[in-house]
Amino acid sequence: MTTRKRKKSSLHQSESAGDRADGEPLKRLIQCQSDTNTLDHHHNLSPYFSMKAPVRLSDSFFHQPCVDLAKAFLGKVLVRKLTDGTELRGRVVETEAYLGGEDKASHSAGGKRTERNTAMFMKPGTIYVYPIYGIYLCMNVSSQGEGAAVLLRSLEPLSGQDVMRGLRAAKRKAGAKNLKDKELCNGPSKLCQALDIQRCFDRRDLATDTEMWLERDSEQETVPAGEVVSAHRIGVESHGEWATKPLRFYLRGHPCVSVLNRDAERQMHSQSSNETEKTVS
DNA sequence: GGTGCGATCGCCT
DNA sequence: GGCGATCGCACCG
Repeated sequence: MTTRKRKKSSLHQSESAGDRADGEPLKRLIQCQSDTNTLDHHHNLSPYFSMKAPVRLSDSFFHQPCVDLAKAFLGKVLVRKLTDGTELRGRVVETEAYLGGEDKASHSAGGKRTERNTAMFMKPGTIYVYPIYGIYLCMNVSSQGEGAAVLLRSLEPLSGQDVMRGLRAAKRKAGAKNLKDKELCNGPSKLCQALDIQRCFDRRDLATDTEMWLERDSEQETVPAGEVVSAHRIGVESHGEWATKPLRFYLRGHPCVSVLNRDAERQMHSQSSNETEKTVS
């Protein structure tokens, strides 16, 4: 047996062993089957109401043009509530905008609507989860604009790191014991693994879902524009001019960003110093 | 630390 | 039948 084949079979074994051990997949299946109606009218009334205004972001937040929404996501907190009640939290530190029809790197390029990308055409705030490279998932959220969506690329883990580590460990040959916190969610498929975001989330509404939602960070209301780096997107090299457009956004200097772009950071720095000079003179 | 390579399969042409 | 909005790992310096 080759190394590759060994790798493949051990992955399958560990998954099926997990299935038998804790029964989670069965629960997931039940959850997925019943999630077509996930609106919980009482949810927004729960715990936050007593102390201060609700921090969960509602429908109106998602009604923004794609680039605006991609930037607005930065600093917000994605919350994933597992079936056992555990809440996993991560601050969004990196996103990409996929603009829809005109954007050749988008799944919805040319206005092409298929079974897979239907969520991109649904109302702003709709979750789009798709499989990539046969073995990974990516999560997007639709925005204003026909077929436009924001890809969530990286999170800073805030709570539930041990659970995240366990979820990531299941997919790795060497387990995840050596993973530092900053390595748990520093990539679009890594965050899906760490937060147990499955395909059944596709087409669900981030504004009303009971198992996943977005919150304002009470400690960090808004991210200053000067802290946001705009750079070209990752993994879209084959799409000509669209590969070079600055549609990826990340928090400058944040250790959880998946891929740094030093050129973009330098440019931003020189621009801001020029502006300072102008202001001074 | 950086780089290069191969896995793996659903989706689309 | 070809490709991909990625990742982990081996290898190198």
